[in-house]
Amino acid sequence: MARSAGVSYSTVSRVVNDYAHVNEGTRERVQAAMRELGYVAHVTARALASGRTQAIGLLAQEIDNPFFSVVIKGVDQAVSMADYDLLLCTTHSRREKEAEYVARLSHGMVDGLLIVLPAGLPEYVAQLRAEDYPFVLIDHDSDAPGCNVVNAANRDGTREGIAYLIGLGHRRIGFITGRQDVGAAHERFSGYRDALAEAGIRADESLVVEGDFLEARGYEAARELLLLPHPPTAIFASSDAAAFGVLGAARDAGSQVPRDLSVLGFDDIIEASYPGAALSTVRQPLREMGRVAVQRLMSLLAEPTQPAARLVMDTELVIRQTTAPPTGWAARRPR
Amino acid sequence: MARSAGVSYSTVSRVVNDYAHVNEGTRERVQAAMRELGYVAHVTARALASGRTQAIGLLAQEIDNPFFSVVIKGVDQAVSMADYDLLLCTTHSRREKEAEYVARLSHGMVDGLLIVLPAGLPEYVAQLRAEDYPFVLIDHDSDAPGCNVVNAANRDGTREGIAYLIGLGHRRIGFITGRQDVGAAHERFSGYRDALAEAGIRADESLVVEGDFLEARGYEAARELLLLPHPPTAIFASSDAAAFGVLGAARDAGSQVPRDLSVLGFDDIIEASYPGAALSTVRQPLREMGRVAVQRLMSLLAEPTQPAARLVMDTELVIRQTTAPPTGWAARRPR
DNA sequence: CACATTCTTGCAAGCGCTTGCAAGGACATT
DNA sequence: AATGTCCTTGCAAGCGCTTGCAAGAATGTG
Repeated sequence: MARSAGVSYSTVSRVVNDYAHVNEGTRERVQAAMRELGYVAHVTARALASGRTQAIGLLAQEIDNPFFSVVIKGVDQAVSMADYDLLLCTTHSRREKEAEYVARLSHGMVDGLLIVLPAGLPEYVAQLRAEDYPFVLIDHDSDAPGCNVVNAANRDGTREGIAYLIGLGHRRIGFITGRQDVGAAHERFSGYRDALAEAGIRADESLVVEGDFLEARGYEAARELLLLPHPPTAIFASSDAAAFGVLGAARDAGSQVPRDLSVLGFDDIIEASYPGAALSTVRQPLREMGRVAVQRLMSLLAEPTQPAARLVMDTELVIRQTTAPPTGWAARRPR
Repeated sequence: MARSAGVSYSTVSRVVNDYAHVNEGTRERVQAAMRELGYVAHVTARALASGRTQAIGLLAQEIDNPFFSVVIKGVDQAVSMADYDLLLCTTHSRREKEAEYVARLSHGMVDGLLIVLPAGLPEYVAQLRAEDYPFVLIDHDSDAPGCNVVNAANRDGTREGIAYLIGLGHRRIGFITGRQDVGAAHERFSGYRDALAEAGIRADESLVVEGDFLEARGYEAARELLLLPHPPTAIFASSDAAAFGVLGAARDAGSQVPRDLSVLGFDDIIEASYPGAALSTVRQPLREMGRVAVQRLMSLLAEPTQPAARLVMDTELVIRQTTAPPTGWAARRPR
């Protein structure tokens, strides 16, 4: 190798790794030789010897879903800032793949792990914790004792959104849930109940319809709600995608949004801000969540045994053009 | 390790790697022990010893840009099908990062490389080729002798698009170019000239405005065109994003699309299909390009010295609602 | 039954780099 | 001038796995 600089292998290694206690002259000689020979350290060998790969793994279900892609974007940025590489693994929603990847990745492939919306957590969390392997969960809303978690304030955000609708004058507010196996879905529902309770509105079970975060189901659910004998004046969908489904159902049912029906989503995916949609929604800071998760992971990498923390990021109510006071409200309201 | 099965390390390795010449009984014993002990091979060590990492690297400029993200999606799918891992590196458009990543990745980090829209190719291509390192370029439209390339039929696709506009009756067709440092931009421009020439229409230089694929510049360019003494009746933008800029400029200038102005884009990003936009465009099969590139890479992995090939994927003209015959055309045309 | 073949399996030499240890040299201190 | 310190640098032992080689076991052949 670069022992054409007339030094031993160890010294080259020390130069490459920027060790102290290397003579300035030697260092320069080695660097010159490296440049000349175009020497590039063998990443794998280095990883094996040092035990560190300088890479972190990101485990997600999909890459193109607008939810994941924004989180990934944030992660990517932060990882590259920190001078790490990113190994991206997608499970394509195949639950069993998750534990498999975790095992592989945590065994010398990457130094730490970021898991977005874990689906098979119980299968491997004990192992990871026992080894003090650094990992951070993103958007995990179930209980996971001793895990570092980053998520949005699903409950508070939803509560704020519903409270806003109530403030506009709505009393019958439909709720389309998210996928039941996702913790965030439950949190959002709790936020809905909380807001109703705080306003002293009796919860009407017929106004709650199960959804799955997707547009198609959102459409169906909205149809059901709109066909009710006493339909809601506003509908909250647990995701923007579902909210788009609601918008479609409203259009097809001939109700004008927001005149006849207010629609509020959750997420603030990029499409929500397009002029054609202008969806009012509860913004979840996905990119920041990715970034923060990386920061947390970096901190764990430096100090693996620190106590676990749960980071809850504030949401933001984004009011666009799909929400308004219910018809007749202004008239009815004394002022 | 799993020598609790009473066999040597080599045998374990042979079982893990599915070698022939392992006694069935031994194999089962080892597998049982592995399961029991939860043995997971150390990826890095294995890579160092075998020289193969079972991972491929994907180098792109960004991840969230709709162009890249779709390609990445295709790559991701194909890679996971092939049972490889994906190491994703983003240069964030910092040109010098590219060669750096290539060097690192090709030195033991991954078995092969996919480079989307290479920007600093000359800096490392010689090295890669000298080492017979397997790599495939995606959307590289300049000449790169001896390189495996996958891209869209930028020239033919554009020609077809322009020919379609001509067929509608347009004679003055504006053209907004892409970024000049991207080969595809030149190809698309050539397609434009070809189509005009074939139809016997004299090229009018004032109808060609430089753009950069982005929406903002598309808006500006369209303004320029619309302010011309004899403005075009149709504008082709070298990307959908730019086409959206054109749409905006048309709106602000009070011209109705497609009545007063036809707009044709290139790419068919997801936004183009949204009802609010309904942009006519030349579809580039980005996902398929990603997939095909992986297949090609896998083939190179198996046989690194095979002759290089250039795969040109057909585009498809997608007609939505931003293109129509120019006003007065039907009247003027005898029928 | 002796010998040739084919299976199985262990041995040990790496893969290319990191790093603890110790030795040699330079410099400072008394 | 002798001794103590601190700098530098090389040595060599790994990191955990793969794999060519060869030996021993099992099976086949005449």
